[in-house]
Amino acid sequence: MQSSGIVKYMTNQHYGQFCGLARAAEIIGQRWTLLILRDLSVWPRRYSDLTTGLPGIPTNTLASRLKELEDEGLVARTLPSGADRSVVYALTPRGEELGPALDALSRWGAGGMRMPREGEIVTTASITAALRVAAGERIVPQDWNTTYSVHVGDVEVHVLMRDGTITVDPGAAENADLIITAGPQIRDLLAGELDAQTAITTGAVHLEGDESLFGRFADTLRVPYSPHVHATS
Amino acid sequence: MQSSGIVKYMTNQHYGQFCGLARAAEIIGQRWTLLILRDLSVWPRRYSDLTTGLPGIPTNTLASRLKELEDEGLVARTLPSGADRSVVYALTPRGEELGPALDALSRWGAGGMRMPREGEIVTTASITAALRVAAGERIVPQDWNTTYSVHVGDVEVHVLMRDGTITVDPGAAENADLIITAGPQIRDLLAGELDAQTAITTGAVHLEGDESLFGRFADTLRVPYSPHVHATS
DNA sequence: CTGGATCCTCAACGATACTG
DNA sequence: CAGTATCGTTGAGGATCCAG
Repeated sequence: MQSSGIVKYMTNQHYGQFCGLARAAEIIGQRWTLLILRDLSVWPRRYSDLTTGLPGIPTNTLASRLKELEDEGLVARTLPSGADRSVVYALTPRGEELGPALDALSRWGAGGMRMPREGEIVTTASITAALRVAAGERIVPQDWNTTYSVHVGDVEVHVLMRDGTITVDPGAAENADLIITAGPQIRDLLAGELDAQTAITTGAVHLEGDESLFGRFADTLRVPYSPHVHATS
Repeated sequence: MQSSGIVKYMTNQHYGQFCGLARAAEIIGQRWTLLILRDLSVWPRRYSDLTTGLPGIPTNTLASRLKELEDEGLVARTLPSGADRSVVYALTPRGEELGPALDALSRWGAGGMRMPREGEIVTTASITAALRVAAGERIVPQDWNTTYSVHVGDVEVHVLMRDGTITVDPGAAENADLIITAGPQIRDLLAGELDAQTAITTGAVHLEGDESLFGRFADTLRVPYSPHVHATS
């Protein structure tokens, strides 16, 4: 069958199976692709934002991946327009549809993750994505009107509870009701392996502001980690 | 080897981020790993089963992946025992927990898949996995007691509706009520883009047995493909 | 400064042969 | 059957360079 070069595919490798998972693997199995998609899922980014948000990615690899993702229809390139002439990359609807799969992978990966390995860092996109997964589609009481500022390392994101919904976005909050400063142990809190009281008393988190608001933060932002075992018999 | 000696890399490459998705990507981003896990999720397999079920995989790659997956705790190796001295690989509970993520990726990949590319084949594991995803956790009426035999190419799987649940397994069925023979268009049927009547009249499927049972097959085995668009504003 | 392209090196992957 | 061994190929990593 490999009679040398009838079809020479450009960069992607194929598995030769007519299978949804195989097709997905051909795209997201490329090195760095999942993390690029995660960064773009948080908010649209420029090329240089991606290089700084993905420390260690070679510039040629990033360029290749963006081109491939554009060809696959997952990412759209917004050409320079008007005053700001920066190229902006954003997910297309087809790219957004990967959301549930990325969330499921995040949950699974977080389930096997306790302490950071040496040299591992937290990025704005990673903590934003993690908190969004933890918030899920959860509904909260309508009268909760709270702004949290969350600091992990030198990264800052904010969590808003408004009109019954939760939103998580990168960057500083205006007039936070409670500032939460934590280290990697925030993962244990989200995983439900560390309760709010213990987190405070052990110093895993440091609070500044209305500390009574921490309980609902810890109770609401939870990774819904359900083992989901296939019944085989 | 690495005389620079800052960090030791065994085989896996790391992204250097304390992030669930990054951890997941380090494992399932390896070439062939997702398909190996899919095959094992269908049922435990021997080494040679995997080589035949994954046409094109280099034997050394398969050996490496199995070793890595064993080290990561996703796959367990059952050593030769008693009469049958074959090594059997199976998913561990931790490996099974990847199920929802694999399903989500399958759905997404299937959503962008219409016709097979040249040379793409259907394997027993791929069609079994696809039908299981299509069945989901769906409940059917208790009084449905039906056995389907599904043929796609030279692959045969069977679908049982019993006691309100649906099970899909590889291989031949005993006393099938309906034998369904189809080509790749079965994907359109599962995706809901081809209704039962049209599938029959256009010859996309060929039925043998109680044809009245085909309607419930087409209605029940559906890929629950929900776009799930993130509200960004 | 942004947004890449180019060049080189080496580890990972792929194909085939071979072995306990 | 269940893998190693060997060797060629390819893609990723890293540094630098270049055009707008």
